[in-house]
Amino acid sequence: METTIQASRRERRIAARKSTILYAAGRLFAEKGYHRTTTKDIAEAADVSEGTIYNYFISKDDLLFGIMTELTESGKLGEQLQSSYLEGPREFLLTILQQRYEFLQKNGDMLQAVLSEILVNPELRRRYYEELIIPSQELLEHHLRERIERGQIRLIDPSIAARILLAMLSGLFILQVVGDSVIRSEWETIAQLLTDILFEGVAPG
Amino acid sequence: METTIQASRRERRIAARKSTILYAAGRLFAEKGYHRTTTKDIAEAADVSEGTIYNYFISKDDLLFGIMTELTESGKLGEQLQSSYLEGPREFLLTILQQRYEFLQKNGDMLQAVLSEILVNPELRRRYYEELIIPSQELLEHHLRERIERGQIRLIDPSIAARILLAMLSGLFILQVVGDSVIRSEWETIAQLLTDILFEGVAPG
Amino acid sequence: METTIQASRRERRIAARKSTILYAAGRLFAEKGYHRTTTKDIAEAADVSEGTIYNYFISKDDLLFGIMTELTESGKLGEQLQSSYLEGPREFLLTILQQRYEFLQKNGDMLQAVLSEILVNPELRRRYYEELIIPSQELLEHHLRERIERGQIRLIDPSIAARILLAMLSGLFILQVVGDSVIRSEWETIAQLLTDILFEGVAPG
Amino acid sequence: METTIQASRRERRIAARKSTILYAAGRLFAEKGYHRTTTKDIAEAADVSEGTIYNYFISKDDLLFGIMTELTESGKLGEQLQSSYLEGPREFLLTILQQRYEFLQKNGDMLQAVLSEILVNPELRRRYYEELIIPSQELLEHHLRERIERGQIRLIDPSIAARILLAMLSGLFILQVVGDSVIRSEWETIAQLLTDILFEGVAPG
DNA sequence: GATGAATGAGGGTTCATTCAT
DNA sequence: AATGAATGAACCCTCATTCAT
Repeated sequence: METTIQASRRERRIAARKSTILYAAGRLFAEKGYHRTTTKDIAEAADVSEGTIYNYFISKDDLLFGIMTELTESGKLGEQLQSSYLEGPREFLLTILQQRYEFLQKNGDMLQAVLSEILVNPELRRRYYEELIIPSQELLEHHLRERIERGQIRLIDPSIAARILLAMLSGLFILQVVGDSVIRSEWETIAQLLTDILFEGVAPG
Repeated sequence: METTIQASRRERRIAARKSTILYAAGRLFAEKGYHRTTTKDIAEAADVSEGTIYNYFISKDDLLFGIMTELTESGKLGEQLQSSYLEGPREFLLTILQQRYEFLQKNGDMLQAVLSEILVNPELRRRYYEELIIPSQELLEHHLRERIERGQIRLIDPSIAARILLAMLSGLFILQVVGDSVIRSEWETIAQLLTDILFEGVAPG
Repeated sequence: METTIQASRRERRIAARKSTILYAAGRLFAEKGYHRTTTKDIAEAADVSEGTIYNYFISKDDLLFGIMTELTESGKLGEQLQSSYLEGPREFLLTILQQRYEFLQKNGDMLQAVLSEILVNPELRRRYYEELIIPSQELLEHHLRERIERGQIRLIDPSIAARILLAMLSGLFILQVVGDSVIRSEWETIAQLLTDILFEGVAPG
Repeated sequence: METTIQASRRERRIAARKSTILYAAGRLFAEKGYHRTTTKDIAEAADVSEGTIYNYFISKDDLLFGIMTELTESGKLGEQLQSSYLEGPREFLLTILQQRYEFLQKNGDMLQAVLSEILVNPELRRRYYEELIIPSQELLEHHLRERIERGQIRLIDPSIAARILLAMLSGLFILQVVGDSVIRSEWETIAQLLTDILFEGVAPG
């Protein structure tokens, strides 16, 4: 029994270490970029030796992919959205916006780090697209279609509309990363106005 | 006079060479990213020696800033927008979307390369924000305010609305870069639907 | 008594494990060379942990010396040669050649691996020379002197002649290792011709 | 004209540098082996920076191949042997032995360095065999066949005999490298006795 | 101004060895 | 005695930058 507990303690320590390294890397990548972060930096930030990194990841690239995976898993548009047709469509949109906001609060750094490389690394980009964008796109599209059928929103192309929505969310993130401080501080207002515009339009009267 | 002509000829030759190098660098940065492009690569692509690059740019980073400047200059939302209040607001939005599309057609690769670094290089980011984002934001905001005053669109916060519009444009670019092929192929449809939604909303009936 | 038996059982187990590790190392060294073989490779091949290797050998180098010793012990020109003066000298030479051939069949790989390091590691070289070359040289020299005294071969310097013989044997090994396939396939013919030449010479008539 | 001279001076300096690096590497490889020699060592020995090595050789391995090539070029059994049928066969053998001796005096270190790796690096081994062993073997074989036809030596299989000769030469080298000091100091005596034995045999009377 | 050989700091990665369990 | 995670020095190699020509 003693042994079992010890073993599991060890196992837990090991699992934790992998995670520690990954988060240290993520933080640094976001801070100064993948290429300007050295394995030495990561080792120091994670408080392990450089060699240890390679007991958990096969290469520096592998860390990036690891971060990718982490994002993928926690970054999907919540499945709960699927069973939320009972909410009105406005509430639905506000919920999505809120979810995104919280996700970015938590994973913004990592997303920023990965996004930088995605723009420039085809393999990473492919994975990002297939594992994050496509599922999100499909989820939204499906949801919109349903809402349209139920007459909760008017007849528009759900595939295009889903893209517009996703672009909106991505764009707000980019703008914020690039330096716009209003987006974060006025998120509530933005979410309200955005919902308002999308549902009512800006046409006068 | 002879001297003057020679000098100006020389100046032109020098300017041309500088440009050649910058474009070669831009092409390569877009292709494989800033960090994966070596000065040797650039020298070969521009058909000069590595040393020569340093006669025109003080560092590799300086090339990036040079590209930034190039983008800044051609990337501003056209000044003609300022004097286009006569157009209806829908036409105005469609014009912007069209302009953006054309700009991205031409400079998308470079923007992609620079954006990757922007996400991760504070100094570059600051310049990008100040030289491109803020002016665009202000232009749009000003324009919206004017339209609102003229009663062409209903009363909304022009500062937030401008951000939403910019986010929209940025987001569509990102989505396309990341792999969505529909955005390019269906640009017309997207522009139409987007305009439609923004003006009329998606609320049924 | 119980204890004694256990101890000896234990000793045997320990000796066996030491041997397992040594052979695993030998096999790998022969396959890809000393420096390209990692302690991890050896541990896997011997089905022990890396740490365990260090319970039996003080360092990776020590494994090489261990293999050296193994070779030294099984590689000596058979002692039986010493009491074989009754055979004719031709038979004697053929016997030596046959012995060498068999030895190389069995230990060629290890010899190859060790030889590679011998050429380049002074300490190993010294041991090889003192433990293998000198004894062989002396054995042969002594044997030749005896034969000469008995009038079975003509009067030649036995020290030099022994060296020539040893060089011959070493050279055939090297040539074979380096890629000559004939040496192995035609060993019988070579042994015959070599004996023939050494005893009768190649002068015509 | 000035320019031409300068250019050629530079070219000469460059060619010399490549050679300097190669010889420094060769010396060190022979001294402590390929794997124990670092590129830093080589740089220091050649009095250049580490980076400079890579302006002339694509990798550390490439240095080894460069040494190989050097040996190949200077290591071939002299072509003059081909037109030396007028000499008696004994003189011919002595000439070969003398040539080998001189070659090893000059290139022994490099040969030793390369040989160590050859034993353990298949690609290097293949090249060594094809570029050095086979040509030597064929040259000797051809020569022996000619001598046999002219009745200068008796009827023996020239292919096998050539191998025996080559083994002899290789073996003497190995023995010397491994620590036998007599071979070098008594080379004359050895050459004489070897010739004597090969032509007259050791059979008594 | 143009060249490209030379530089050397610094990069990612490996691996023999140690030691807590 | 056995384990294997942790270590960190050392490795080979790259590349932005310099400078003599």
